[in-house]
Amino acid sequence: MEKRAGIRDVAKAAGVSISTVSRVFSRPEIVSDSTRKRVLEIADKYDFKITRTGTMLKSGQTFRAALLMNESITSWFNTQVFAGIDSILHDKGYDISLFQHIDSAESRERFFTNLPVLRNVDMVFVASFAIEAEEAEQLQRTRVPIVGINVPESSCFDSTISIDDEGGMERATQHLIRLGHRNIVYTCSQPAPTIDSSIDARERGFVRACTQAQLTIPDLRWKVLKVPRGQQFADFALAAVLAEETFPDAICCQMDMMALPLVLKLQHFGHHAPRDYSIIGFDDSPYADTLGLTTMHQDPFEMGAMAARNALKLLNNEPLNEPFQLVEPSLILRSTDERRNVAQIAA
Amino acid sequence: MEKRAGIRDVAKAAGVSISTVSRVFSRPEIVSDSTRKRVLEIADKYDFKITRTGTMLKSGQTFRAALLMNESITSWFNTQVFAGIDSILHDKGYDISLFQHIDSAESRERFFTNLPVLRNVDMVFVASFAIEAEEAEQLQRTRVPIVGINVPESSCFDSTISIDDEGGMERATQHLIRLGHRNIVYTCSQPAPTIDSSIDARERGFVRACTQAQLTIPDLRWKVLKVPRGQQFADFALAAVLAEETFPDAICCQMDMMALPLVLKLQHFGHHAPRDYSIIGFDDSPYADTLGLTTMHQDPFEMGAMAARNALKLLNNEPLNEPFQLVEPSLILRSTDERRNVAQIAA
DNA sequence: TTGAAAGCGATACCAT
DNA sequence: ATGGTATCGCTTTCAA
Repeated sequence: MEKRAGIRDVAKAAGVSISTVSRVFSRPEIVSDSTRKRVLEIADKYDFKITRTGTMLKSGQTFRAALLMNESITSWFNTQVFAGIDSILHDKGYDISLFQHIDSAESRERFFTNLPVLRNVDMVFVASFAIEAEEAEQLQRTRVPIVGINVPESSCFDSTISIDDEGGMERATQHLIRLGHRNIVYTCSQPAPTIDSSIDARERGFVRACTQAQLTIPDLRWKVLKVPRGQQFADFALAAVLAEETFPDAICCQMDMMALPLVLKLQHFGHHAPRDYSIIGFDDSPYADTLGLTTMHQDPFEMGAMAARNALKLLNNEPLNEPFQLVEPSLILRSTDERRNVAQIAA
Repeated sequence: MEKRAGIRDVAKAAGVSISTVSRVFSRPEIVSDSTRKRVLEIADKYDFKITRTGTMLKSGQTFRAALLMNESITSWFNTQVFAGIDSILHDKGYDISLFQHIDSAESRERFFTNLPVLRNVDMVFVASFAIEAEEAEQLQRTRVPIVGINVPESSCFDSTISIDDEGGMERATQHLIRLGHRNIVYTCSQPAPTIDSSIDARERGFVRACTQAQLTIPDLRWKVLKVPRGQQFADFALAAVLAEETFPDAICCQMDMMALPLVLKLQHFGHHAPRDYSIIGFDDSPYADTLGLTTMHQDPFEMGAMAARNALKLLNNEPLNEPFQLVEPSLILRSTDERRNVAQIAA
């Protein structure tokens, strides 16, 4: 009773060959009812189940998928992406091999030179960070499908699912302008050493909307407030906004996690949204709803699921309808934005 | 160039045996410098790396850990536990095989009868849900270390790391009572079909503190408000609180995710904390800090890490200092609680 | 319907 | 220091 029973122990006990035991589990329909029943009984008695290891070996597949991410899985976006991928892959027998914090120069270097995923995974997902040409080349040496989620264009992906960060933030900004705001501030954190593509794209969207609008609205004032990354980025943003000579009549936020603390903390300084200013976020992350934050909605869970479905198709050499997809975030109007009347604008 | 190079291709190309190639990767120090260098060069040229599959087969280990959880990984607690376990196991070469939503009767049944983890993982983690005797027995058939995180006592675990939910909530409640509150309401959601041990334990803690205090404070009034589970449990709690004949002077919350929306939404109904009532949460989850919520702090990331360290030791047959650990949550005083003066209490 | 045997990738023992 | 070989658990032809 010491050692766990193996396939041959079961075969012997059931008086059949290991081939038959194998078949009982992999293709039960081609085994006679009586044999199958007997084998299953014995197997159960011995706590025997087919191991995936043998199958992996034989098939050459690992039933593992690598997920590379900037920062930690604990962020809202990353968790959702993970859960979305898992929602598709789990039932197909795949595990997700997680590689977090591919963000510092060292961790990147280490990852891409060691390339621990080489010959160890069946597919690679890259979430939310840009990849450099040389790294892309390294990654392609894995010779498995590589699917990007919220990544900038790059030749190394077989498929990408991205939201239109730039267009989305442009529309968010246009919304504020259309509401009559004329002194808009964009708060964002500095990008990570490894370029987080979303951060840059969103800023570009804001700038584009503003420069464009300025052609017809000359008195439009706008400004980008960039604060250091890290735990306290929201507090830094708060300080930066309060330090402005005239308090803005609208704040456009890189993400909800910045917008939500801002809304709450600005109250303590007498600035109430939407009474005193409008504010819009990006993501529609937890509590945005509770707080009534107007924001651009995106669904990273679904994006992860889409990525996984594409990877699976690529694995089977099936054609992809749309290998490179750009998803549009949608404006969710809630209660932190309000139209300015002419008097206020003039004031 | 079609097929990927295997270990024997590399061996042949380098003019050595496969044993040598294997040694170059597993114990490079016992291979001569010149051979090692040559093999590595060839390996790199062929994009060859040692596969974990072969190693698994040989060693009998799977380098996979199962993580069973109630509900979804996207909840704060579950994500933190996952990240904590991964922080220890990742570098040791383990992947986490996630089994979410072991909560409905059917999904439980399916999981425990199929027992997909049998012979497929090296260790099992159970996060935050109670297990029945029969299920425990099933689980033990895996014959691998089973470590529980926030689980009620049960014979089936080789180790458990739990927070003292009951004691923690008792102290939270005592805090409110000591502050002078005399009309306390406890808001919580109904437990899942699969018993979420924390929910029950916390309620017990509240009830115990109240019944105990009532011995010396006869005019203490308290009540448990139980609302349906699901997405809108916070809204249900809000409605339940507002439906009380006299608005409570203190609210004790099962978790921050209930307390935070409550604090925010009660404002719209003219009830401000701590001016009109005190409120205390449990967890110290995201935004508790931002909102200044007084709460009981726990650290599920660290608990996951502890669980993983214990599992690793068990795997190596090392003794555990403290196999069954009870962690105390700590009271974090912020700004949603306030002492009532005698006048107020009398009113 | 079932069995025998080869082979997948890596390791470790035993030789050399 | 290196090579040959058995072995791990399973799948899959090919035969019976």
